Amino acid sequence: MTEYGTILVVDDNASILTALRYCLGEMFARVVCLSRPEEVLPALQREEAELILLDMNFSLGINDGREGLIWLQAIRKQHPDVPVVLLTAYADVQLAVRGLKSGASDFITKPWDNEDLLHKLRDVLKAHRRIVPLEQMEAEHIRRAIDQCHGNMTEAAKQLGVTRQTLYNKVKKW
Amino acid sequence: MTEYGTILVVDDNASILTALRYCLGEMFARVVCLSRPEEVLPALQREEAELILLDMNFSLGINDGREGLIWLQAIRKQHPDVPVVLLTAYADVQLAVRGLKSGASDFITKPWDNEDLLHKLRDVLKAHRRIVPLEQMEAEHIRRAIDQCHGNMTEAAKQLGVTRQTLYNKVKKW
DNA sequence: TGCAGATTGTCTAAATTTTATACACCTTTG
DNA sequence: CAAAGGTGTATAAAATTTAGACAATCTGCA
Repeated sequence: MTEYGTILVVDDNASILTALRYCLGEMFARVVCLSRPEEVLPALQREEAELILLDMNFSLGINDGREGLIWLQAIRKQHPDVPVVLLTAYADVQLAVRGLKSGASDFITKPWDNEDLLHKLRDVLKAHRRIVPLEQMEAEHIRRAIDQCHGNMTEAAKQLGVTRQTLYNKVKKW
Repeated sequence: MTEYGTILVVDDNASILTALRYCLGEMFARVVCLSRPEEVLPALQREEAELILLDMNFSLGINDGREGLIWLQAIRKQHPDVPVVLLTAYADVQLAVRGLKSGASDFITKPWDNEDLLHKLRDVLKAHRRIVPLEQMEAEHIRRAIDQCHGNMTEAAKQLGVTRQTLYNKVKKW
């Protein structure tokens, strides 16, 4: 049943951590629960976490989620390769938009549905796991660049930092 | 004052189109207003749009935004390089999350504040305009891959579709 | 503990790609 | 119209990638 390794769960409410530990245990071999967000970065030093589930409000009386955003950014700066899923009770559209634009992989509201939560985490991990071959990544990037230069190859090559000739070479391949 | 070229605005409410045309005129040389989403794809054939501002509800009585998501996906499939900003009165967190995960560049709620709207559109265009040099893009991708393979170079090379030697070469450069 | 299999660094030589530079020919655009 | 800029193509030299190989670790597991 445990398809994945370690997940880091951060929430200041002990009952919620208990509930999540129970639910996530189905999917992850190891569920590391933290009640204080300051512990996340140290924990990431020790643990090979595959995913972080992060609550957004920690200071009592402040529910605007700003704290969660700050921690999210700190985590992503140090560990851009670990997907972070946000989880919050005081959700609003603004916050969700800012969370996702700051690099969260999903945004889930409390109360959550266990099945739904697991399903979404699976989606995140699936999307995150795939490594795109270098050549494909390159091709997509080049297409975008040429498109953005409205087909001007000379300009696109300059922006991409390669010779025009090289750009022709690469484009000719497909 | 007009810093940008053409914006495509899609909303079935004529008064809203008028208001947006007035506001966006400051920033765009050309504001193309469409009242029916079916017109978007044809319009993109003729126009060199830099940005699309898309309402999410068109069928009277249906306000769940699903229609907007479908049009968003259709647009992004045909024109992955034109940023789309969603604009809706019936916003909820779920919808915002789905919109952004489907590739929207931002998600704005009605009623909007003109200054704020222009500011957000500027941000989107700024972020979207920059073409990352091929080498930098490659380096970031390779870092991610190696990280995701937990430092196993042999595996990372295989996933990336290059020789292990090549991977060593590229990594040595930085 | 010890071994089989996987991984790492490093090396060759051949094949391929990139670069700088150049040239004639089109398109814009003032 | 003329200048400026873009295209398509070419050459030779420089750099990179590839396949293949090797001994030296490292790792999982019986």
